[in-house]
Amino acid sequence: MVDGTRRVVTKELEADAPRGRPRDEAREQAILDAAIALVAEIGYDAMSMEAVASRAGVSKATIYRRWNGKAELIADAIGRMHPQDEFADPDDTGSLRGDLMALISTMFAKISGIDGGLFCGLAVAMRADSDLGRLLDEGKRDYHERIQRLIVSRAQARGELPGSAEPPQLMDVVVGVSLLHLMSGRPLDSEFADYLVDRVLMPLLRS
Amino acid sequence: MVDGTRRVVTKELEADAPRGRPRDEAREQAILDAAIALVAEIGYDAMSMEAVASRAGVSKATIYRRWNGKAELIADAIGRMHPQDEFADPDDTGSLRGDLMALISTMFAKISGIDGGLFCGLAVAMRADSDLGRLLDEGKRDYHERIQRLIVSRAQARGELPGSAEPPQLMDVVVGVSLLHLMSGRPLDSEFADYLVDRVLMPLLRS
Amino acid sequence: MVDGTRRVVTKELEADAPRGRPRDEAREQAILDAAIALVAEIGYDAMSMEAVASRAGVSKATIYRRWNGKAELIADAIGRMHPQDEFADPDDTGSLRGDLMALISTMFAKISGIDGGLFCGLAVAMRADSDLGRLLDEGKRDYHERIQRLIVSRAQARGELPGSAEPPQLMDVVVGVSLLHLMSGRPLDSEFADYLVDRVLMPLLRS
Amino acid sequence: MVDGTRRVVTKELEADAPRGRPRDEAREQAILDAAIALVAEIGYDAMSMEAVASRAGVSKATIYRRWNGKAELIADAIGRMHPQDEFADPDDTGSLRGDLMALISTMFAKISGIDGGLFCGLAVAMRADSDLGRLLDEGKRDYHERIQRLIVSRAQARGELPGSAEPPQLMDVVVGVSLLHLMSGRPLDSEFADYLVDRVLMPLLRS
DNA sequence: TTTTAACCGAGACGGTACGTCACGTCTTGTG
DNA sequence: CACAAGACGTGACGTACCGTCTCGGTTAAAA
Repeated sequence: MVDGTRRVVTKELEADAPRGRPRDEAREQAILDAAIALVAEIGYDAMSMEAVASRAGVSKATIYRRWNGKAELIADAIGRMHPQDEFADPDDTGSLRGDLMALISTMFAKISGIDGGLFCGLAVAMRADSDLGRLLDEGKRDYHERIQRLIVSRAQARGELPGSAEPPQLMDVVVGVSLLHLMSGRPLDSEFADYLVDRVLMPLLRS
Repeated sequence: MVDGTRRVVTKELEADAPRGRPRDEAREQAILDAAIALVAEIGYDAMSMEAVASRAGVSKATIYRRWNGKAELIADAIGRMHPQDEFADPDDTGSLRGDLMALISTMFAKISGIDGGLFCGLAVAMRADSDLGRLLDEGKRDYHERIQRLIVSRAQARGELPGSAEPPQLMDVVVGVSLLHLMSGRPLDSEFADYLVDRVLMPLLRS
Repeated sequence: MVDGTRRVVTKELEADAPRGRPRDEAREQAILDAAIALVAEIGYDAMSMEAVASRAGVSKATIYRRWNGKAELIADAIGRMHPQDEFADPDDTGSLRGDLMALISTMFAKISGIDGGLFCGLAVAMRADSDLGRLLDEGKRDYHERIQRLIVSRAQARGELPGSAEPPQLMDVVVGVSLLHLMSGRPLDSEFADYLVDRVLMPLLRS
Repeated sequence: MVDGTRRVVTKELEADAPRGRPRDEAREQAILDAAIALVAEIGYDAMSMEAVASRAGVSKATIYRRWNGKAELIADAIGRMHPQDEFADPDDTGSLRGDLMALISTMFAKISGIDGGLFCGLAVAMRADSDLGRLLDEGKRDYHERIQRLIVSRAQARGELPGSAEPPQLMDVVVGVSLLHLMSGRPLDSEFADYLVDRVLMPLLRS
């Protein structure tokens, strides 16, 4: 997904000599954009394929030529969705706690954006495309590990952590607990961020 | 939910003098059971109200007399779902690590049962009934805290933990990280259980 | 068809005890009327089921609950169509030729009404419902024979025909030749009526 | 149609200097053959242009370069359809009745071939191309008149008919009545042939 | 020989209608 | 009144075909 390899779900011919009129790649993106926008706005099952087609300025047939159905379209759309700034390295705030808080703020903003419909759409789409979860995961895993190493090594350089620190996957903990928090109807506010940093992340790093 | 208080979503008449034929409470449970079973089997949107009615041996009108729609029915059904043995206290295995592993095994079994359709149904139902998450949460929260205190005090009695230990909500961490793990398409196997206990829970407790 | 026996194509349950909400017969007739009108106006394949539903003030599902598709609906609609005055006996004009001309005028008016779309729809519908032709035929056959006997006996009473006259099915000849005439793009005018009476019908009666 | 004049419906450029690659006439015939075959097999509206293209080994564009649409293609195809032996003179069987029976047998074979789909296609095509009926007619009319004159003169030479016989268009009667017979779901069998000859044609000739 | 313009196969495209299905409501008859 | 059965309006589904278009490639006459 991150590299050039296309998603599996997309119907592809992969003919050696591409005959006939080629598909318009711009339309593909327009459809994906429209799908993401609609799911985020009104939710997965309130979103109709006609609405996607209409917003993308495309005919329904053009959608079904590329994807086999609603769930598959959403699966692909979410799978290919990547805020462009996601993979940037975070700034050095000068302290471990500051770095962690900055990281969590970014994460909260992103998860909050995936509120409601989109998360629900993701859950449904996962049923139809069991590879989705894996693909979603693979794209982020490398980035998450890099961020974690960066923050840890900065803290070690500052003397805040011992050189032997070997913490678990912190990002998994952050995202998992935050998701659960959200599902319980509680807000991703600064109080929760403090709790996460001081009672979970710091102890794990210092263990 | 646990005690006699009915869910809010359920249409209630609460007439002073209940005239006419009274509602058959047995049918109510049959509908809820059928709904849970179907969502678990084929997923939220593949489940039709007709199918629920048919499996419950009930007419559609009888369902709509009690709930306002599909999402609300599922929300209520999931909300009322409680494996009978859930609130039992875990046995003392003789060591902190053993207690944690036993706890996680139980949790994994439960989460694995909520695979696919049911989890997806839950996500969708949450959209329609924002109280669902809170209700789901409240029921478990007390139990989770009691379990955690029990395990910690046993460990303190054994001398495995200092008396001052004041860990965060461990169960939230376990459930959250496990859910994320599952969504990434990875299995809840013993390797993951070891990772969770040795790299996350133990460090948090010992911090 | 003429008596109470219903058409075969209509989906029927014929349950002993009709349970559930009964079908609204008024809707059935409204659908048939709308279908006939639309086929006559714009032709068989320009007619859409949505248009029929809309004009009949009915939903598409209500149509498909009764008929299996477009062709079957049209087949049934045409099969049940019967101008109420069709089976009236013609007046006595005082001469055989006058009677024949009057008969042919009536016939021409009817066939002209079945112009274009309706005839075309009939042809298509016949493919889907091979009983249609037979049903259409049976309803008219008795009437046609009665008319013919009436006109012949009047002529015999006047002395215009010998008592031994035993002509073939004149109406079949009239309708068949007229249809062909119409298909060749020629009009059903008085010249053609004269030709039919003087060169075909009278010779056949006098033979 | 019979002579070299092309059908009107065919798109023609008639450019002064036809530059570029000329059209492949063989493809034209392949398309017409495929169209006729498909209409006869599965009927007008079950026949798709894609199927015609596929069977003719031709692309859709090649069809639309020559005709403006489905109805026009069918109109042209039927208009150009001419069993090669059609315009041959029938053999002398030695008697008027024998000649008529032979003629009717030939006609029945031809009409039976036009069963179902083709007739239905013809009806639909006529709607789109009102000239079709006229063209179909003109081609046959001369031949029909020649046949009739031939059979009558043979009978007169044999003394079976008086020299003054001046019958109406017998072929119209035969075709019209047979078509109606067919539409009523009755077979074109020998019994019907006898009826036609003895009760309709012979009386008309002898009148 | 090169240019040029039309033909050709393939198939993407916007549209429109198809026939199906489920939702949630309403209307019967029965208990 | 509750209840079973099932008709009903609504609206989305996914499919199929129409007639148009845009590619790359071909073919024969014109230059």
